[in-house]
Amino acid sequence: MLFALSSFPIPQSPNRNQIHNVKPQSSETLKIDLLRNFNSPFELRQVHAQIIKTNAPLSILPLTRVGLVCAFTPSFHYAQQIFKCVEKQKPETFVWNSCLKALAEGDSPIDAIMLFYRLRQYDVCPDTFTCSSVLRACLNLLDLSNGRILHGVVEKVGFRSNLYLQNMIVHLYASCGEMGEARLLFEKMPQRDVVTWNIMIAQLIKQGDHEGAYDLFSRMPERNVRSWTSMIAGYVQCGKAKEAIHLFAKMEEAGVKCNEVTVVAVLAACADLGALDLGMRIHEYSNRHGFKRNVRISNTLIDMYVKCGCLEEACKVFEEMEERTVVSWSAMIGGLAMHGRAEEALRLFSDMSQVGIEPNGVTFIGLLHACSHMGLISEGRRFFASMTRDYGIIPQIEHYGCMVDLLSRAGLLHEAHEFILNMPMKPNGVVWGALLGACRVHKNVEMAEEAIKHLLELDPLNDGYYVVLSNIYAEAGRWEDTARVRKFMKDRQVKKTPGWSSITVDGVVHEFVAGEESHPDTEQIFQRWEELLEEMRLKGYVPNTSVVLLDIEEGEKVKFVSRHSEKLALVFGLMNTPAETPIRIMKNLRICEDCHSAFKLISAIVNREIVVRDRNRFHCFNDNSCSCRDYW
DNA sequence: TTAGGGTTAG
Repeated sequence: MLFALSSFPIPQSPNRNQIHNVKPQSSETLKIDLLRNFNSPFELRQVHAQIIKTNAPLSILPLTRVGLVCAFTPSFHYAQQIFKCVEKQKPETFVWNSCLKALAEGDSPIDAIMLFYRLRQYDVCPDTFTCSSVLRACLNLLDLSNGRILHGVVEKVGFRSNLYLQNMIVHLYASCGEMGEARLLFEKMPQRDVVTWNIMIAQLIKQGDHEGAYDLFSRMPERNVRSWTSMIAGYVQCGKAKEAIHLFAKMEEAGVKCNEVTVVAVLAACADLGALDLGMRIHEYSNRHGFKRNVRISNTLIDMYVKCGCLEEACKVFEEMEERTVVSWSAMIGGLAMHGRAEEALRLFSDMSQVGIEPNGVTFIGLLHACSHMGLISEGRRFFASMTRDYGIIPQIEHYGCMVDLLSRAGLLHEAHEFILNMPMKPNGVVWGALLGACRVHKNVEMAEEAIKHLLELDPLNDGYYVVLSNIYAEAGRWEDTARVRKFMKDRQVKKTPGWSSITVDGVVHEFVAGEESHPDTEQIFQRWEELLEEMRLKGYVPNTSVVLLDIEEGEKVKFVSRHSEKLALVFGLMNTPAETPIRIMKNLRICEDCHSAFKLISAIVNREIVVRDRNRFHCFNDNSCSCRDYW
């Protein structure tokens, strides 16, 4: 370490007294501390002087700090000289690599790229680790132009056979959207490992090519837990929860143990499908394998229980968590909102604020949903104003959608319309759709026509809008207009999505489609329905046929509503599950008014809790009332 | 000191 300190450019500090403040050190630990705590090349000079005095070798960690502080200053060369004196093998590259890694994985990946060019300028020889860190920086920045240069360096320096680097390069091209080039490299690779395949699978999924991903998945020579998890998570992300669960079953068959990430992915699939049985099994597995403290798992568990209609279980998971993030709070607030428990959602928000967790945009979506589902207009307005004023969160289109829903559902259709016209962004189908839906509840044909005018431009093939409009006309007795809508749909080949409901009995999912008689137990279901109907009539039930949008005879309409999918699922559930257990039904569309009033009565007649998850929210029927308090 | 998969809104 004997070289002249003064021979390298060191910026001069005005405060020379600082030198005297550095006390002589004797131990290695103290030296490391000295290097860790300096903040400028000038202080480095003082510290370095102390180190020379104590004359012992330095370790890498504090030297990284030297590199980071000097990297972009005239002291670069000075730092180089220090590095050359400390390790036996390739000392300099080693320390710079450590700096590159810190920069690439930290907040300033661009500095890693800059430093790389500086190193080239000063003739520092790159090794595989250098390339790896700079590629990581390019990947984090999705910077393909520098990535291509790095790719060239890797080829030129002769690291072509390095599988790690090749994998990163494939990853980089794929992440930057150059799937063709990634594919070409993948095909030409002299050797591939499980990571190579996993990268390709994950990237194909991200680009939406699930078939391509599955093709590779089925062709890969060996699969590990990450391969399975990538594929399962990929299916979940693109809304193919059934395929995800199916693959998970195959994974179990193959004897591959799941890890925390798999658990999250499978739980998310259960949440989507409302698959409570499997969700509970995974929950037990997770606890058995010591994953209980994993916050992401707990967050997904909350969401799973919420979406499977088990709000109490969700609360339990939430309460047992040792550490909660904004996601945990938001999931719970959103869950309470979905179940119509607005007061509790709002109370939870105040608890959250008290423990010092800052809300985010999603938290406010939950809060606005809570207000909207329960008609808390002034609270909703307050939250909307507060999100920007108190938390600096700019409302997104989803928040505007919630506000339109809140106002229009409460009957303030004109205010909602004004609100839409004054939005700072172009309203989307969700926003106009919320207004349209409320027009049906409040029987406002003119406003519905205004909404549909915009919806036809935005999303002309969405059958749901036409169905609502047609219903609005039907309820107003405007059958000619109803017929016109139906013809319009026919001409454009838009078909109404059939309503279906599902119920799980003994682990088997039974699906019922409105009006269909495909289930083997159809006969018995109809028979049991007739018996129930007798009891319901005694309690004042009259079928509400206004929900039938066809211009047919009353008797036919009654038959129509009695064949709604949720009714078939409910009767099947009553026939095949033990008394007093809750019945959980899922529906792809919104529950209709007739089923809603029927279910309230049935819950009292059979003395059972009936939980229905529809497209929008949960309805929990108990003793002739619903958790939505008929506001939906 | 280097590579791949994860949570809340819909």
